[in-house]
Amino acid sequence: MSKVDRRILKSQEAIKSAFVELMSEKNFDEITMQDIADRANVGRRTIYLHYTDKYDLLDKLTEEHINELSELCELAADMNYIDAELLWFNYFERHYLFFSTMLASKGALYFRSRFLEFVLEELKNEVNIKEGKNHGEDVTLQFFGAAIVGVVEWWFKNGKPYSPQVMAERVGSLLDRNL
Amino acid sequence: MSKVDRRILKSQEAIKSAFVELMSEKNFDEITMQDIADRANVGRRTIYLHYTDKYDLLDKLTEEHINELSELCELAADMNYIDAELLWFNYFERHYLFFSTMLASKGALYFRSRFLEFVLEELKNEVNIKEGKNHGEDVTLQFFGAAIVGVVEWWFKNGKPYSPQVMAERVGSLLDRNL
DNA sequence: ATCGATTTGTGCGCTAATGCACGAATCGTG
DNA sequence: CACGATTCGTGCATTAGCGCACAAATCGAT
Repeated sequence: MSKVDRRILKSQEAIKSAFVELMSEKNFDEITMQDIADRANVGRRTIYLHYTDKYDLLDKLTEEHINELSELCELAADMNYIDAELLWFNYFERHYLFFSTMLASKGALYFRSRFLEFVLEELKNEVNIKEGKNHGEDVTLQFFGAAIVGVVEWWFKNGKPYSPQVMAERVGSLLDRNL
Repeated sequence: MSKVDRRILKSQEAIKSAFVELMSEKNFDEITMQDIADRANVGRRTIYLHYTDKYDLLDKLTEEHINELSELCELAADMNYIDAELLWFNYFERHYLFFSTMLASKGALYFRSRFLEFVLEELKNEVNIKEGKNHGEDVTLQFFGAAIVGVVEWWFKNGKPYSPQVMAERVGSLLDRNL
C-alpha cells in the first residue's frame, strides 16, 4: 500500500484548484504557468514536477473526473436510469466549479469534446446491452450523447435551476423511454 | 531584505488557522499537537520546526495580533478616539474568528488577560498625556481597561450587533468624555 | 521582418517538510 | 499504586519544494 507523500497531494491540489479558478476568469490561452503558480502559491518550478505543461494539467484533470464518473457508471450498472443519473448529478453538483467552468470556457473546447466522447462510450455500452435497437446506431448514439452533454451544460449555465434529484428523474426518464 | 521562504509561511499559516479553528471546538487543554497537525495537514514533526509547544503557539499568535493592534495605535496617535477605535474595530472584524474564539474560550484565559494587559498599557500612554487627571490613576486604568475589553467581548459574543463604525462612535465618545 | 518583452522549460544547490522510531512524560482506569 | 494507552519531544535520513539563472521560444508592437 503505497502512501502518497502529503506534500505531493497538497501541491497537486493547490495547482488544480488554482487552474480551475483561473479558467473561470480567463481563456485557457491567456493563462500562464506563472499565473497558476501565483494563484496556487507554489513555485513555478514545482508545477513542472507534477505536470508537463498546462495542456497536461487540463488533460489530467479531465481524466480524473471522467474516471470518477466512469466508476459511478460501474456502480450504477444494476440500477435504473434515474438512480444512475442521480449519482452523476450529485457528482456534478459536488464539483460545480470545475464542470461549470470547463463547460463554459471559451478557450478549452477540449473538455467538452472529451466529455462527449466519454458519454458516447458509456451509451455505447448501454445500447449494446439492449439488443434489437440497432437501427442507425451511430445516429442514435450521437443524438443522445449530444442531448446529455447539452442538458448538463444547460443546467450549469443556468445556475442549476433544478435539484440533482429532479434532473436525474427527468433525464433518467427520457433515457428509459428511448433506449 | 530577507524574503521568507514560502514553505515556512504556508506551514505557519496552516498551523495557526488550524489552532484557531480547534480552539472554537475544544478547550485548549484538550487540543493535542496531533489534532493541530491533522487539521493543518502538516506533519506533527513540522509543528516543532516553528513552535516549541502549543503554549508557544498560543503566545506567538497572541503577540502577533497585539503587535498589529499596537501599530494601529501608533497610526492613530494623531486621531480622535472615534477614528482610532474604528481602526481597532475594523481589525477585530477582519479577524473575527480569532478574537471571538479566544475571548470565548474556556480554557485559554491567558489571551483575555494578555489583551487586558495590552489595553491597559495603551491607556496608560493616553492618560499620561492628559495631565491633570491623576486622581486615582490605577483605578481609572483598570476601570476603563476592563470596560474596553468587556465591550469587545460582548460585541463578539452577541454576534456583532452593531457595525464597526457604530461601535467606534460609541466607544470613542465614551473615551473622549472620560479621559 | 525586427526587436524588446514576456513566457517557457530545465538544471541545480539548498532548504523545509516528511514520516518513522523511540524514550520520556502524562493520562486515565482499575 | 500499577499499568496500558496516549501524547510529547526529538533525532534522523530522505524527499519534495524553492528560487535562481539561463537559453530557447513565443508574443506583441513597430
